[in-house]
Amino acid sequence: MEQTDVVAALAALAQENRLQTYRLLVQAGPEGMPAGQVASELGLAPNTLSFHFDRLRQAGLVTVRREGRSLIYAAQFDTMNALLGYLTENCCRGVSMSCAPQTCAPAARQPKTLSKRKTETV
Amino acid sequence: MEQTDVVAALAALAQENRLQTYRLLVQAGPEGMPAGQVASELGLAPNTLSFHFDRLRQAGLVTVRREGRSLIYAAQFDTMNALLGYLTENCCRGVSMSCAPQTCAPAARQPKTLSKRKTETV
DNA sequence: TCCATAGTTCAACGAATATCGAAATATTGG
DNA sequence: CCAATATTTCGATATTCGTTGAACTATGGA
Repeated sequence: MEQTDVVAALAALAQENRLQTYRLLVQAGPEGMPAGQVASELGLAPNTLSFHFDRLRQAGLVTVRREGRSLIYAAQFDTMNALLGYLTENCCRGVSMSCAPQTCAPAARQPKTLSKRKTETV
Repeated sequence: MEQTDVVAALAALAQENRLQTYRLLVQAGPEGMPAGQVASELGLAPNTLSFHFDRLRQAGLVTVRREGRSLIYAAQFDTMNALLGYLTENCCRGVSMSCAPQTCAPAARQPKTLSKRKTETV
């Protein structure tokens, strides 16, 4: 994942309504859910939501498909995976600190005697 | 981690210069590095960088301490951990899909015969 | 004390955001 | 074809953002 795409994805999620929207779509699963339902569940004006959907879509975080009159939006899990991958990679991997499953341990080494923390967890 | 804080952290990272800054600090480790060094490595004007540091600090992603004339900025790993935790939680946990270490599997089920997913993994 | 170094604060400005109301578009049912 | 539904597109607007230049503050050395 390019840094540009990472920034785009982060920006897309860095807004309350969009984060909630995305969260809702994640809960809805790969099936997704119609825009109107998202709008009513979050109490957003349809055009406002449309604006946010666009941002999420341009960031590759969601997809759309039409189903009758409704447009069904669904979370694109791959993108979130890639984003998490980038973040954890830059947080731990390739650096002098280990990284638990998704914990990304800081390897907080005090200057004192603690040389054996759970550094070995990985 | 509150949703507000998550949004703040995401917004803080959703900018090229800040993401690079943070990345640099992560590489520098808990020791951190002086503002000036970050500025010269990224080719940013000192006041511009100061602005970005503020954002990162307000989001709890970095800390500062003075050392002589220099202000040493360091990544606050806990916050990134919390952020990753929130994202993975909302991406996988509590939802009908399992989550590999930090992979956050989409549980990509084709519309065909799969009625028994790994839904029980959680 | 005076100066250089290291960063911050301030004011300004163009660009991007988020939201709103109104109008336009696509789809289905009668 | 017409009306209703579902959503998008189009201005307009107030707000926030990122950058810049200039001035200010703090620390250490001569």
